[in-house]
Amino acid sequence: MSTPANPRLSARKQPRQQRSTEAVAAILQAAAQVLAAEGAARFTTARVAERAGISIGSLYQYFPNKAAILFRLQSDEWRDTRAVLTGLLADTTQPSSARLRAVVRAFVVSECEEAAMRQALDDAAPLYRDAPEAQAARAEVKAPIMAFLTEAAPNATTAHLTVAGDTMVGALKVLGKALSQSDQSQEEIAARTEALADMLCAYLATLEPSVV
Amino acid sequence: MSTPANPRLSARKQPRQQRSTEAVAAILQAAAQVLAAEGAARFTTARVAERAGISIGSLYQYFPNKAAILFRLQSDEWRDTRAVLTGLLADTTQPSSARLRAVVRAFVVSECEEAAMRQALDDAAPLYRDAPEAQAARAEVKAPIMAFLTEAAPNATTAHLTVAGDTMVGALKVLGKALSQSDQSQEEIAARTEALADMLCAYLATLEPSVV
DNA sequence: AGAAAACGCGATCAATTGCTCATATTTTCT
DNA sequence: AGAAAATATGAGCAATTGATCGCGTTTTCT
Repeated sequence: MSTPANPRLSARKQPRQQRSTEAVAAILQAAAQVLAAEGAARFTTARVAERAGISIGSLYQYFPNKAAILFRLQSDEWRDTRAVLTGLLADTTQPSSARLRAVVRAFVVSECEEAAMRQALDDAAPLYRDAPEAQAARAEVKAPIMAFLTEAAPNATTAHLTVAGDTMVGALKVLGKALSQSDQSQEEIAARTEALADMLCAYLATLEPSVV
Repeated sequence: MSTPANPRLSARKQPRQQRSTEAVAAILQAAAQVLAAEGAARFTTARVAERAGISIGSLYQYFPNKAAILFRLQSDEWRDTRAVLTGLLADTTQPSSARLRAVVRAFVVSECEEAAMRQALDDAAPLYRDAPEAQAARAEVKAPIMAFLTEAAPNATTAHLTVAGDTMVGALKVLGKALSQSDQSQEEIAARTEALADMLCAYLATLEPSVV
């Protein structure tokens, strides 16, 4: 309801030969570069194709439209994020507060690199946000977080757990954005990162006093 | 750096007669309606002018460009938000936790009404986000929050205070977005609102144990 | 080798959009 | 009333962009 009725985002044709596989890879790499260098507003299929060194026609053979390229980029990011989250949060040899700290640190680090590209990707979100694929992908990222919270605070209400999950995600996003703005020193970044970790740990403790 | 080099956002000409004052008001009202009904991507000056019942030429006599209309809309929102925040947070007859709860409730309520328009306004943010006026306006909204935190937790480090402010804003935004998505019952909204209030209060307590 | 499938190309179209400018109308001021 | 300032109008321009389609080339398969 916020933008053009969701276009299809699934691939138009599967690459079967080596050159086309390379073409798809080149398109994605070029897309990330264009996004980082020019911003979401100047992200055009023509520019992507040019930077990838292929023709526009070829681009449209593997992506049905512009939104599909952006979604693919975001999708890959989410896949990586999910992998990291799962790895850190499911390590039951560590107490939950330590796992939480590790997640905050990892998230801030990854958010600070390629900050321009991530910002542009967020700016372009309206183009694919409402598609069912995107909603499913978001749910998949949240899954390990909710699993962690449920395990760490089995007695909390679902409302508290849901809000805790949303808040964690929101707080991490906000902190990431704030810190990736150029004028922050390394010390400042580190201090704020630990501060957020402190906060989320404290919050976790209130959810389940016995598992601090 | 994320979009077109910041265009000027200040008014092109000040309305001096009554009809032009009315025209500006009509433009702003129409802009809000177009934004809510069509989304950021279909927000065009032509559509705004048509809905306002004036010509495009007249529109451009009072707004230098499209971004200026959007910024004005956002600016007015921020002004209201700031007023509400200041009113609730500065009421020192209440304990800080109660003030915080009141803010969370008020914010969720206001975020739920006109949710579509607010979402679209966020989507359009890249158009004006980098302008100095916008940065100044954002700082003004944060000011009462920081003042409150500083008063409520005078011994906390600045890193903690800054993060707390950012997190409060981020968490409220995220919760607002999550709750304004249609499929939430009144009970669910209320439960989550209180859950976020619980969380922020708990966090505040950790910032300054003595002032719980 | 020869056919069929896969792939590559880029000129080109249709649509949209932000915004200007010459001109006409209304209000204000003297 | 009459001049000057303010305001209103909308046709139209310049630029951009997403996407297509017919045709040429390369790879794969038999």
